[in-house]
Amino acid sequence: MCPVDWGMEPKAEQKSLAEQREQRLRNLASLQERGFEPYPYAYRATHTAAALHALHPKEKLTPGEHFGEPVRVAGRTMLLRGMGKASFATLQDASGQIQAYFQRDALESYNALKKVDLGDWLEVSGPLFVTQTGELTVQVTDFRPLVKSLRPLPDKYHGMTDKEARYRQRYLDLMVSPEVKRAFTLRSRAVSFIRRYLDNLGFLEVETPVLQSVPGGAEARPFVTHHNALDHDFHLRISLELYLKRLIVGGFDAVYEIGRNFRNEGVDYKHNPEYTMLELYWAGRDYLDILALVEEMYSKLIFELTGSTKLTYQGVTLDFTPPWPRVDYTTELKGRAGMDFDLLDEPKLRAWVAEHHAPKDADGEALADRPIGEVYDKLHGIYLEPQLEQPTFVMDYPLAISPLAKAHRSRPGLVERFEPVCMGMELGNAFSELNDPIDQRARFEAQGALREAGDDEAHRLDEDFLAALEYGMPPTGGLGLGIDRLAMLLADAPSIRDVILFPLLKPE
RNA sequence: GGGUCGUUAGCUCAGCUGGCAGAGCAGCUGACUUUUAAUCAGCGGGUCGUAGGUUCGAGCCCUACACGACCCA
Repeated sequence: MCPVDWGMEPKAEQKSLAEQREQRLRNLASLQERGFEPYPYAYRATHTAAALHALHPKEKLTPGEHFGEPVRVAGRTMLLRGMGKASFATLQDASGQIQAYFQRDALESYNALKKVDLGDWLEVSGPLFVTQTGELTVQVTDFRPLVKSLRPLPDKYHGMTDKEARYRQRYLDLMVSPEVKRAFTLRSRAVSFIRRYLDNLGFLEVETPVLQSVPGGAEARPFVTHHNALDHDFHLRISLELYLKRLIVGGFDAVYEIGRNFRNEGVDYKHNPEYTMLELYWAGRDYLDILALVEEMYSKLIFELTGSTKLTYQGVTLDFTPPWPRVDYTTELKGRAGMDFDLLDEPKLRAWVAEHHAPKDADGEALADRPIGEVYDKLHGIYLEPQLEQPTFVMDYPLAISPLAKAHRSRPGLVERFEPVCMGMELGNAFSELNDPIDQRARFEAQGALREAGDDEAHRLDEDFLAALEYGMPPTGGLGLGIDRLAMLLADAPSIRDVILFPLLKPE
Protein backbone atom coordinates (compact mmCIF):
# COMPACT_ATOMS: atom_id res chain seq x y z
CA MET A 1 0.00 0.00 0.00
CA CYS A 2 1.36 3.39 -0.93
CA PRO A 3 1.00 5.90 1.90
CA VAL A 4 0.87 8.84 -0.48
CA ASP A 5 -2.38 7.60 -1.91
CA TRP A 6 -4.10 6.98 1.38
CA GLY A 7 -7.52 8.47 1.11
CA MET A 8 -8.83 11.11 3.42
CA GLU A 9 -12.17 10.76 5.10
CA PRO A 10 -13.10 14.41 5.12
CA LYS A 11 -16.81 14.09 5.90
CA ALA A 12 -16.39 13.42 9.58
CA GLU A 13 -13.28 15.55 10.01
CA GLN A 14 -13.05 19.14 11.07
CA LYS A 15 -11.11 21.23 8.63
CA SER A 16 -8.23 22.08 10.90
CA LEU A 17 -7.63 18.45 11.72
CA ALA A 18 -8.02 17.44 8.08
CA GLU A 19 -5.54 20.10 7.00
CA GLN A 20 -3.00 18.98 9.52
CA ARG A 21 -3.47 15.40 8.45
CA GLU A 22 -2.98 16.32 4.79
CA GLN A 23 0.16 18.22 5.66
CA ARG A 24 1.50 15.24 7.51
CA LEU A 25 0.72 12.95 4.57
CA ARG A 26 2.64 15.35 2.32
CA ASN A 27 5.55 15.25 4.74
CA LEU A 28 5.41 11.47 4.72
CA ALA A 29 5.58 11.43 0.92
CA SER A 30 8.44 13.89 0.99
CA LEU A 31 10.44 11.74 3.41
CA GLN A 32 9.81 8.79 1.16
CA GLU A 33 11.11 10.77 -1.84
CA ARG A 34 14.28 11.46 0.12
CA GLY A 35 14.85 7.71 0.32
CA PHE A 36 13.50 6.99 3.76
CA GLU A 37 11.56 3.80 4.23
CA PRO A 38 8.21 5.19 5.43
CA TYR A 39 7.25 2.24 7.64
CA PRO A 40 10.37 0.27 8.56
CA TYR A 41 10.01 -3.11 10.21
CA ALA A 42 12.21 -2.91 13.28
CA TYR A 43 14.59 -0.79 15.24
CA ARG A 44 17.33 -1.68 17.67
CA ALA A 45 18.20 0.99 20.18
CA THR A 46 21.45 0.56 22.07
CA HIS A 47 19.96 2.38 25.06
CA THR A 48 16.66 3.55 26.42
CA ALA A 49 16.36 7.17 27.42
CA ALA A 50 16.40 6.17 31.08
CA ALA A 51 19.50 4.04 30.55
CA LEU A 52 21.36 7.04 29.12
CA HIS A 53 20.39 9.20 32.07
CA ALA A 54 21.42 6.42 34.44
CA LEU A 55 24.77 6.19 32.67
CA HIS A 56 25.33 9.92 32.98
CA PRO A 57 23.51 11.20 36.07
CA LYS A 58 22.43 14.80 35.89
CA GLU A 59 24.46 15.92 38.90
CA LYS A 60 27.70 14.71 37.29
CA LEU A 61 27.24 16.54 34.00
CA THR A 62 29.44 19.47 33.03
CA PRO A 63 28.10 21.81 30.34
CA GLY A 64 30.10 21.42 27.17
CA GLU A 65 31.27 17.92 28.08
CA HIS A 66 31.46 15.42 25.23
CA PHE A 67 31.22 11.66 25.53
CA GLY A 68 32.89 9.62 22.82
CA GLU A 69 30.83 6.50 22.44
CA PRO A 70 27.97 6.69 19.93
CA VAL A 71 24.51 5.61 21.03
CA ARG A 72 21.31 4.85 19.20
CA VAL A 73 17.93 5.67 20.71
CA ALA A 74 14.40 5.60 19.37
CA GLY A 75 11.34 7.46 20.53
CA ARG A 76 8.37 9.63 19.78
CA THR A 77 9.08 13.25 18.93
CA MET A 78 7.39 15.20 21.72
CA LEU A 79 8.96 18.61 21.18
CA LEU A 80 10.79 20.17 18.26
CA ARG A 81 12.76 23.40 18.49
CA GLY A 82 14.16 24.48 15.14
CA MET A 83 16.66 27.32 14.97
CA GLY A 84 17.53 27.46 11.31
CA LYS A 85 20.82 25.66 10.97
CA ALA A 86 20.34 23.64 14.16
CA SER A 87 17.43 21.96 15.89
CA PHE A 88 16.57 20.23 19.13
CA ALA A 89 14.06 17.43 19.55
CA THR A 90 12.77 15.76 22.67
CA LEU A 91 12.31 12.05 22.08
CA GLN A 92 10.22 9.90 24.36
CA ASP A 93 10.47 6.14 24.65
CA ALA A 94 8.85 3.79 27.14
CA SER A 95 11.43 4.68 29.76
CA GLY A 96 11.46 8.47 29.54
CA GLN A 97 12.78 11.32 27.44
CA ILE A 98 16.10 12.24 25.88
CA GLN A 99 17.07 15.32 23.91
CA ALA A 100 18.54 15.11 20.43
CA TYR A 101 20.54 17.86 18.70
CA PHE A 102 20.67 18.18 14.92
CA GLN A 103 23.23 20.42 13.19
CA ARG A 104 23.01 21.21 9.51
CA ASP A 105 26.76 21.15 9.01
CA ALA A 106 27.14 17.82 10.77
CA LEU A 107 24.20 16.04 9.23
CA GLU A 108 23.67 15.28 5.56
CA SER A 109 19.93 14.75 5.84
CA TYR A 110 19.36 17.81 7.99
CA ASN A 111 16.71 19.24 5.65
CA ALA A 112 14.59 16.12 6.03
CA LEU A 113 14.02 17.17 9.62
CA LYS A 114 11.61 19.79 8.31
CA LYS A 115 9.35 16.93 7.29
CA VAL A 116 9.30 15.45 10.77
CA ASP A 117 6.16 16.23 12.75
CA LEU A 118 5.43 16.11 16.44
CA GLY A 119 4.36 12.60 17.27
CA ASP A 120 6.61 10.92 14.69
CA TRP A 121 8.96 8.25 15.97
CA LEU A 122 12.63 8.80 15.17
CA GLU A 123 15.68 6.66 15.56
CA VAL A 124 18.76 8.81 16.13
CA SER A 125 22.43 7.87 16.44
CA GLY A 126 25.45 9.78 17.55
CA PRO A 127 27.65 10.59 20.53
CA LEU A 128 26.35 12.11 23.73
CA PHE A 129 27.25 15.58 24.93
CA VAL A 130 26.06 18.07 27.50
CA THR A 131 24.51 21.35 26.38
CA GLN A 132 25.30 24.77 27.80
CA THR A 133 22.30 24.46 30.06
CA GLY A 134 23.48 21.08 31.30
CA GLU A 135 21.17 18.70 29.49
CA LEU A 136 22.36 15.31 28.31
CA THR A 137 21.86 15.27 24.55
CA VAL A 138 22.52 13.06 21.55
CA GLN A 139 24.57 14.86 18.89
CA VAL A 140 22.79 13.33 15.94
CA THR A 141 25.01 12.07 13.15
CA ASP A 142 22.31 9.97 11.54
CA PHE A 143 18.59 9.55 11.93
CA ARG A 144 15.60 7.92 10.29
CA PRO A 145 11.86 8.09 10.82
CA LEU A 146 10.33 4.93 12.29
CA VAL A 147 6.72 5.93 11.84
CA LYS A 148 4.80 9.02 10.79
CA SER A 149 2.07 10.36 13.01
CA LEU A 150 -0.89 11.63 11.02
CA ARG A 151 -2.63 13.41 13.87
CA PRO A 152 -1.49 16.26 16.08
CA LEU A 153 -0.59 15.48 19.68
CA PRO A 154 -2.55 17.01 22.56
CA ASP A 155 -1.32 20.33 23.92
CA LYS A 156 2.37 19.94 24.68
CA TYR A 157 2.08 21.77 27.97
CA HIS A 158 -1.42 21.11 29.28
CA GLY A 159 -1.68 17.61 27.92
CA MET A 160 -5.14 16.09 28.08
CA THR A 161 -7.52 17.07 30.82
CA ASP A 162 -10.92 16.06 29.49
CA LYS A 163 -11.63 12.93 31.54
CA GLU A 164 -13.88 11.39 28.96
CA ALA A 165 -11.32 11.85 26.22
CA ARG A 166 -8.63 10.41 28.46
CA TYR A 167 -10.65 7.25 29.07
CA ARG A 168 -11.75 6.87 25.48
CA GLN A 169 -8.33 7.60 24.03
CA ARG A 170 -6.16 6.20 26.79
CA TYR A 171 -3.27 5.88 24.34
CA LEU A 172 -3.11 9.68 24.16
CA ASP A 173 -3.40 10.00 27.91
CA LEU A 174 -0.50 7.58 28.33
CA MET A 175 1.56 9.40 25.70
CA VAL A 176 1.37 12.76 27.40
CA SER A 177 0.83 11.98 31.09
CA PRO A 178 3.73 10.27 32.85
CA GLU A 179 1.73 9.94 36.08
CA VAL A 180 -0.88 7.86 34.26
CA LYS A 181 1.79 5.55 33.01
CA ARG A 182 3.17 5.36 36.52
CA ALA A 183 -0.20 4.31 37.97
CA PHE A 184 -0.53 1.43 35.52
CA THR A 185 3.06 0.40 36.03
CA LEU A 186 2.41 0.21 39.77
CA ARG A 187 -0.67 -1.87 39.18
CA SER A 188 1.24 -4.29 37.02
CA ARG A 189 4.06 -4.58 39.56
CA ALA A 190 1.53 -5.24 42.32
CA VAL A 191 0.02 -8.13 40.40
CA SER A 192 3.42 -9.50 39.64
CA PHE A 193 4.39 -9.24 43.33
CA ILE A 194 1.29 -11.18 44.31
CA ARG A 195 2.11 -13.94 41.85
CA ARG A 196 5.65 -14.17 43.16
CA TYR A 197 4.50 -14.14 46.77
CA LEU A 198 1.90 -16.87 46.32
CA ASP A 199 4.10 -18.98 44.08
CA ASN A 200 6.75 -18.92 46.81
CA LEU A 201 4.20 -20.22 49.28
CA GLY A 202 3.54 -23.14 46.97
CA PHE A 203 0.32 -21.87 45.43
CA LEU A 204 -0.62 -22.96 41.95
CA GLU A 205 -2.08 -20.39 39.57
CA VAL A 206 -5.09 -21.76 37.72
CA GLU A 207 -7.78 -20.62 35.32
CA THR A 208 -11.48 -21.27 35.72
CA PRO A 209 -14.41 -20.59 33.38
CA VAL A 210 -15.61 -17.11 32.64
CA LEU A 211 -18.70 -18.50 30.92
CA GLN A 212 -20.82 -20.22 33.52
CA SER A 213 -24.30 -21.70 33.56
CA VAL A 214 -24.81 -20.97 37.24
CA PRO A 215 -23.00 -17.77 38.17
CA GLY A 216 -22.09 -18.21 41.82
CA GLY A 217 -19.90 -17.15 44.67
CA ALA A 218 -21.28 -13.67 45.13
CA GLU A 219 -24.40 -11.59 45.36
CA ALA A 220 -24.59 -9.77 42.07
CA ARG A 221 -26.54 -9.55 38.88
CA PRO A 222 -24.68 -11.29 36.05
CA PHE A 223 -24.26 -10.44 32.39
CA VAL A 224 -25.97 -12.93 30.10
CA THR A 225 -24.58 -14.12 26.80
CA HIS A 226 -25.55 -16.77 24.30
CA HIS A 227 -23.60 -19.68 22.91
CA ASN A 228 -24.90 -20.40 19.42
CA ALA A 229 -23.67 -23.94 18.79
CA LEU A 230 -24.95 -25.17 22.14
CA ASP A 231 -27.96 -22.87 21.94
CA HIS A 232 -27.57 -22.07 25.60
CA ASP A 233 -27.42 -18.88 27.63
CA PHE A 234 -24.31 -18.53 29.72
CA HIS A 235 -23.47 -15.95 32.35
CA LEU A 236 -20.20 -14.13 32.72
CA ARG A 237 -18.78 -15.04 36.08
CA ILE A 238 -19.44 -12.83 39.08
CA SER A 239 -16.74 -14.51 41.17
CA LEU A 240 -14.12 -17.22 40.98
CA GLU A 241 -15.08 -18.93 44.22
CA LEU A 242 -17.06 -22.05 43.46
CA TYR A 243 -14.74 -23.34 40.74
CA LEU A 244 -11.64 -22.79 42.83
CA LYS A 245 -13.19 -24.72 45.70
CA ARG A 246 -13.91 -27.57 43.30
CA LEU A 247 -10.17 -27.67 42.70
CA ILE A 248 -9.53 -28.03 46.43
CA VAL A 249 -11.99 -30.94 46.38
CA GLY A 250 -10.00 -32.31 43.45
CA GLY A 251 -6.87 -32.42 45.55
CA PHE A 252 -4.95 -29.21 44.93
CA ASP A 253 -4.05 -27.79 48.30
CA ALA A 254 -3.31 -24.19 47.40
CA VAL A 255 -4.67 -22.50 44.31
CA TYR A 256 -5.22 -18.94 43.17
CA GLU A 257 -6.53 -17.09 40.19
CA ILE A 258 -6.22 -13.44 39.25
CA GLY A 259 -9.07 -12.78 36.95
CA ARG A 260 -11.84 -10.60 35.71
CA ASN A 261 -15.28 -10.60 37.30
CA PHE A 262 -18.32 -9.11 35.63
CA ARG A 263 -21.14 -7.60 37.59
CA ASN A 264 -24.13 -6.07 35.92
CA GLU A 265 -24.30 -2.99 38.07
CA GLY A 266 -23.71 0.74 38.00
CA VAL A 267 -20.47 2.62 37.70
CA ASP A 268 -19.02 4.86 40.38
CA TYR A 269 -15.64 5.83 41.80
CA LYS A 270 -15.11 2.38 43.31
CA HIS A 271 -17.07 0.17 40.91
CA ASN A 272 -16.48 -0.82 37.31
CA PRO A 273 -18.67 -3.59 35.84
CA GLU A 274 -15.60 -5.60 34.95
CA TYR A 275 -12.90 -5.65 37.56
CA THR A 276 -10.09 -7.86 38.71
CA MET A 277 -10.02 -10.12 41.74
CA LEU A 278 -7.42 -12.29 43.30
CA GLU A 279 -9.01 -15.35 44.84
CA LEU A 280 -7.05 -17.99 46.69
CA TYR A 281 -7.97 -21.17 48.55
CA TRP A 282 -5.64 -22.89 50.97
CA ALA A 283 -6.37 -26.32 52.37
CA GLY A 284 -5.75 -26.88 56.04
CA ARG A 285 -6.04 -23.19 56.87
CA ASP A 286 -8.78 -21.22 58.57
CA TYR A 287 -9.70 -17.57 58.29
CA LEU A 288 -7.14 -16.48 60.87
CA ASP A 289 -4.39 -18.04 58.79
CA ILE A 290 -5.73 -16.17 55.80
CA LEU A 291 -5.81 -12.97 57.83
CA ALA A 292 -2.13 -13.35 58.60
CA LEU A 293 -1.44 -13.90 54.92
CA VAL A 294 -3.35 -10.76 53.89
CA GLU A 295 -1.57 -8.68 56.49
CA GLU A 296 1.83 -9.89 55.41
CA MET A 297 1.27 -9.93 51.66
CA TYR A 298 -0.34 -6.49 51.59
CA SER A 299 2.26 -4.81 53.75
CA LYS A 300 5.20 -6.46 51.99
CA LEU A 301 3.75 -5.52 48.64
CA ILE A 302 3.36 -1.90 49.63
CA PHE A 303 6.86 -1.88 51.09
CA GLU A 304 8.39 -3.35 47.95
CA LEU A 305 6.63 -0.92 45.64
CA THR A 306 6.92 2.26 47.70
CA GLY A 307 9.77 1.66 50.13
CA SER A 308 7.51 1.99 53.15
CA THR A 309 4.58 0.21 54.75
CA LYS A 310 2.85 3.57 54.99
CA LEU A 311 1.38 5.35 52.05
CA THR A 312 -0.51 8.53 51.44
CA TYR A 313 -3.92 8.16 49.90
CA GLN A 314 -5.86 11.32 49.03
CA GLY A 315 -4.00 13.22 51.72
CA VAL A 316 -4.44 10.57 54.42
CA THR A 317 -1.47 8.61 55.71
CA LEU A 318 -2.39 4.94 55.83
CA ASP A 319 -0.29 2.62 57.93
CA PHE A 320 -0.21 -0.95 56.66
CA THR A 321 2.42 -2.09 59.16
CA PRO A 322 1.20 -5.32 60.77
CA PRO A 323 -0.70 -5.99 62.87
CA TRP A 324 -3.75 -4.14 61.58
CA PRO A 325 -6.48 -3.36 64.08
CA ARG A 326 -9.41 -5.75 64.23
CA VAL A 327 -12.95 -4.80 65.06
CA ASP A 328 -15.84 -7.13 65.68
CA TYR A 329 -18.64 -6.72 63.14
CA THR A 330 -21.60 -7.06 65.50
CA THR A 331 -20.08 -5.23 68.47
CA GLU A 332 -18.74 -2.37 66.38
CA LEU A 333 -21.85 -1.95 64.27
CA LYS A 334 -24.08 -1.98 67.35
CA GLY A 335 -21.87 0.50 69.14
CA ARG A 336 -21.55 2.93 66.26
CA ALA A 337 -25.25 2.79 65.45
CA GLY A 338 -26.18 3.11 69.12
CA MET A 339 -28.23 -0.08 69.43
CA ASP A 340 -28.82 -1.55 72.89
CA PHE A 341 -29.87 -5.05 71.86
CA ASP A 342 -28.35 -8.13 70.26
CA LEU A 343 -27.71 -7.35 66.59
CA LEU A 344 -28.74 -10.92 65.72
CA ASP A 345 -32.17 -10.41 67.29
CA GLU A 346 -33.98 -9.92 64.01
CA PRO A 347 -37.35 -8.62 65.28
CA LYS A 348 -35.63 -6.02 67.50
CA LEU A 349 -33.27 -5.07 64.68
CA ARG A 350 -36.13 -4.56 62.23
CA ALA A 351 -38.02 -2.51 64.78
CA TRP A 352 -34.95 -0.34 65.32
CA VAL A 353 -34.47 0.10 61.58
CA ALA A 354 -38.15 0.94 61.13
CA GLU A 355 -37.71 3.69 63.66
CA HIS A 356 -34.34 5.07 62.56
CA HIS A 357 -34.49 4.48 58.83
CA ALA A 358 -38.08 5.13 57.88
CA PRO A 359 -38.60 5.68 54.15
CA LYS A 360 -38.31 9.34 53.19
CA ASP A 361 -41.58 9.42 51.30
CA ALA A 362 -44.82 7.46 51.48
CA ASP A 363 -44.14 5.20 48.46
CA GLY A 364 -40.54 4.63 49.50
CA GLU A 365 -39.64 1.07 50.37
CA ALA A 366 -39.00 0.49 54.05
CA LEU A 367 -35.54 -0.88 54.72
CA ALA A 368 -37.01 -2.66 57.74
CA ASP A 369 -39.03 -4.88 55.42
CA ARG A 370 -36.16 -5.83 53.13
CA PRO A 371 -34.34 -9.18 53.30
CA ILE A 372 -32.21 -9.35 56.42
CA GLY A 373 -29.02 -9.52 54.40
CA GLU A 374 -29.82 -6.20 52.79
CA VAL A 375 -30.58 -4.71 56.20
CA TYR A 376 -27.17 -5.73 57.54
CA ASP A 377 -25.38 -4.56 54.41
CA LYS A 378 -27.09 -1.21 54.48
CA LEU A 379 -26.34 -0.62 58.16
CA HIS A 380 -22.77 -1.74 57.62
CA GLY A 381 -22.52 0.68 54.73
CA ILE A 382 -23.82 3.54 56.88
CA TYR A 383 -22.33 3.04 60.33
CA LEU A 384 -19.21 0.96 59.93
CA GLU A 385 -17.43 0.68 56.61
CA PRO A 386 -17.32 4.38 55.64
CA GLN A 387 -15.83 5.28 59.01
CA LEU A 388 -12.88 2.92 58.81
CA GLU A 389 -10.01 4.92 57.41
CA GLN A 390 -6.91 2.99 58.46
CA PRO A 391 -6.51 -0.61 57.28
CA THR A 392 -8.73 -2.65 59.58
CA PHE A 393 -10.08 -6.17 59.72
CA VAL A 394 -13.81 -6.39 60.32
CA MET A 395 -14.34 -9.78 61.95
CA ASP A 396 -17.10 -12.37 62.27
CA TYR A 397 -20.11 -11.53 60.13
CA PRO A 398 -23.70 -12.68 60.64
CA LEU A 399 -24.36 -16.08 59.14
CA ALA A 400 -27.42 -14.77 57.32
CA ILE A 401 -25.27 -12.68 54.99
CA SER A 402 -22.48 -15.21 54.51
CA PRO A 403 -23.89 -18.26 52.74
CA LEU A 404 -20.50 -19.68 51.75
CA ALA A 405 -18.70 -19.23 55.07
CA LYS A 406 -18.38 -21.76 57.84
CA ALA A 407 -20.34 -21.22 61.05
CA HIS A 408 -18.19 -19.72 63.78
CA ARG A 409 -16.66 -22.37 66.00
CA SER A 410 -17.78 -20.61 69.20
CA ARG A 411 -20.14 -17.75 68.36
CA PRO A 412 -23.65 -18.87 67.38
CA GLY A 413 -25.27 -16.97 64.53
CA LEU A 414 -21.93 -15.77 63.17
CA VAL A 415 -19.46 -17.11 60.66
CA GLU A 416 -15.69 -17.14 60.52
CA ARG A 417 -15.25 -14.33 58.08
CA PHE A 418 -13.35 -11.07 57.83
CA GLU A 419 -13.04 -8.17 55.45
CA PRO A 420 -10.00 -5.94 55.22
CA VAL A 421 -11.35 -2.40 54.98
CA CYS A 422 -9.57 0.87 54.33
CA MET A 423 -10.68 4.40 53.42
CA GLY A 424 -14.26 3.19 53.56
CA MET A 425 -13.53 0.63 50.85
CA GLU A 426 -13.86 -3.12 51.12
CA LEU A 427 -10.47 -4.40 50.03
CA GLY A 428 -11.37 -8.07 50.21
CA ASN A 429 -13.37 -10.81 51.83
CA ALA A 430 -12.24 -14.05 53.44
CA PHE A 431 -13.59 -16.98 55.37
CA SER A 432 -13.09 -20.37 56.80
CA GLU A 433 -14.83 -22.01 53.86
CA LEU A 434 -18.08 -23.83 54.45
CA ASN A 435 -17.33 -27.49 53.65
CA ASP A 436 -20.34 -29.18 55.25
CA PRO A 437 -22.50 -30.11 52.23
CA ILE A 438 -25.68 -30.42 54.31
CA ASP A 439 -25.23 -26.97 55.77
CA GLN A 440 -24.26 -25.58 52.35
CA ARG A 441 -27.46 -26.96 50.82
CA ALA A 442 -29.50 -25.39 53.59
CA ARG A 443 -27.77 -22.04 52.99
CA PHE A 444 -28.47 -22.24 49.26
CA GLU A 445 -32.09 -23.05 50.00
CA ALA A 446 -32.36 -20.01 52.23
CA GLN A 447 -30.91 -17.95 49.38
CA GLY A 448 -33.40 -19.58 47.03
CA ALA A 449 -36.23 -18.38 49.22
CA LEU A 450 -34.87 -14.84 48.99
CA ARG A 451 -34.61 -15.17 45.25
CA GLU A 452 -38.22 -16.26 45.02
CA ALA A 453 -39.16 -13.32 47.19
CA GLY A 454 -37.69 -11.09 44.51
CA ASP A 455 -34.05 -10.67 45.53
CA ASP A 456 -32.40 -11.24 42.15
CA GLU A 457 -28.94 -10.90 43.65
CA ALA A 458 -29.39 -13.84 46.02
CA HIS A 459 -27.07 -16.82 45.50
CA ARG A 460 -28.21 -19.53 43.10
CA LEU A 461 -28.15 -23.14 44.07
CA ASP A 462 -25.34 -24.95 42.29
CA GLU A 463 -26.00 -28.70 42.35
CA ASP A 464 -22.64 -29.61 40.90
CA PHE A 465 -20.86 -27.57 43.52
CA LEU A 466 -22.88 -29.33 46.23
CA ALA A 467 -21.97 -32.68 44.70
CA ALA A 468 -18.31 -31.68 44.88
CA LEU A 469 -18.68 -30.78 48.55
CA GLU A 470 -20.32 -34.15 49.16
CA TYR A 471 -17.15 -35.83 47.93
CA GLY A 472 -15.41 -33.90 50.68
CA MET A 473 -13.54 -30.60 50.70
CA PRO A 474 -10.90 -30.55 53.43
CA PRO A 475 -10.94 -27.63 55.86
CA THR A 476 -9.97 -24.63 53.75
CA GLY A 477 -9.36 -20.93 54.14
CA GLY A 478 -10.27 -18.66 51.22
CA LEU A 479 -9.75 -15.09 50.18
CA GLY A 480 -10.95 -12.62 47.58
CA LEU A 481 -8.91 -9.46 47.15
CA GLY A 482 -9.78 -6.55 44.88
CA ILE A 483 -6.85 -5.75 42.64
CA ASP A 484 -8.32 -2.48 41.37
CA ARG A 485 -8.73 -1.10 44.85
CA LEU A 486 -5.22 -2.13 45.78
CA ALA A 487 -4.04 -0.27 42.70
CA MET A 488 -6.08 2.79 43.70
CA LEU A 489 -4.30 2.90 47.05
CA LEU A 490 -0.87 2.43 45.48
CA ALA A 491 -1.41 5.04 42.79
CA ASP A 492 -3.25 7.45 45.08
CA ALA A 493 -6.07 7.34 42.52
CA PRO A 494 -9.41 8.82 43.57
CA SER A 495 -11.37 6.73 41.06
CA ILE A 496 -11.24 3.12 39.97
CA ARG A 497 -11.26 4.40 36.40
CA ASP A 498 -7.79 5.79 36.99
CA VAL A 499 -6.43 2.27 37.47
CA ILE A 500 -8.37 0.53 34.70
CA LEU A 501 -6.78 1.18 31.32
CA PHE A 502 -10.05 1.16 29.42
CA PRO A 503 -12.93 1.67 31.85
CA LEU A 504 -16.45 0.88 30.71
CA LEU A 505 -18.03 3.79 28.81
CA LYS A 506 -21.10 4.10 26.67
CA PRO A 507 -20.28 4.38 22.99
CA GLU A 508 -20.29 7.96 21.88
C1' G B 1 -32.54 6.34 40.17
C1' G B 2 -31.99 11.90 42.01
C1' G B 3 -29.16 16.55 42.08
C1' U B 4 -25.26 19.86 40.38
C1' C B 5 -21.81 21.04 36.70
C1' G B 6 -19.65 20.42 31.89
C1' U B 7 -19.64 19.75 26.22
C1' U B 8 -16.82 26.35 21.81
C1' A B 9 -10.58 25.08 16.53
C1' G B 10 -6.59 18.77 16.71
C1' C B 11 -5.35 20.13 22.35
C1' U B 12 -5.98 23.71 26.69
C1' C B 13 -9.40 27.41 27.59
C1' A B 14 -11.96 32.68 27.30
C1' G B 15 -16.56 34.52 25.41
C1' C B 16 -19.91 40.27 29.97
C1' U B 17 -26.66 42.11 30.18
C1' G B 18 -28.76 38.12 23.63
C1' G B 19 -25.80 42.15 18.87
C1' C B 20 -19.76 40.35 13.38
C1' A B 21 -16.84 33.42 17.25
C1' G B 22 -11.54 34.78 20.49
C1' A B 23 -6.54 33.48 22.79
C1' G B 24 -2.34 30.15 23.78
C1' C B 25 -0.42 25.57 21.96
C1' A B 26 -0.45 22.64 17.50
C1' G B 27 -0.45 23.81 11.82
C1' C B 28 1.43 26.89 7.43
C1' U B 29 5.24 30.85 5.45
C1' G B 30 9.69 33.42 6.78
C1' A B 31 14.09 34.57 10.32
C1' C B 32 17.39 32.22 13.72
C1' U B 33 23.98 26.97 14.74
C1' U B 34 23.47 25.01 22.45
C1' U B 35 17.34 25.44 22.69
C1' U B 36 14.22 23.88 27.23
C1' A B 37 6.44 25.00 27.04
C1' A B 38 12.78 28.17 22.52
C1' U B 39 12.01 33.11 20.46
C1' C B 40 10.39 36.84 16.66
C1' A B 41 7.12 38.40 12.23
C1' G B 42 3.01 37.05 9.21
C1' C B 43 -1.14 33.53 7.70
C1' G B 44 -4.92 29.72 7.66
C1' G B 45 -8.27 26.85 10.71
C1' G B 46 -15.33 26.80 13.79
C1' U B 47 -22.29 22.65 12.12
C1' C B 48 -20.32 26.59 19.53
C1' G B 49 -22.64 18.15 21.76
C1' U B 50 -27.71 16.99 19.03
C1' A B 51 -32.86 18.35 18.01
C1' G B 52 -36.60 21.72 18.74
C1' G B 53 -38.44 26.54 20.75
C1' U B 54 -38.42 31.99 22.15
C1' U B 55 -36.48 36.41 19.61
C1' C B 56 -35.55 41.31 14.54
C1' G B 57 -31.20 38.59 16.15
C1' A B 58 -29.04 32.73 20.20
C1' G B 59 -22.42 30.16 21.83
C1' C B 60 -25.44 32.86 25.63
C1' C B 61 -32.51 32.28 27.26
C1' C B 62 -36.30 27.82 27.35
C1' U B 63 -37.46 22.35 26.45
C1' A B 64 -35.96 17.54 25.28
C1' C B 65 -32.13 14.21 24.24
C1' A B 66 -26.86 12.27 24.06
C1' C B 67 -22.21 11.71 26.39
C1' G B 68 -19.23 12.77 30.58
C1' A B 69 -17.62 14.58 35.59
C1' C B 70 -18.78 15.23 40.67
C1' C B 71 -22.12 14.52 44.79
C1' C B 72 -26.31 11.82 46.88
C1' A B 73 -29.37 7.14 47.23
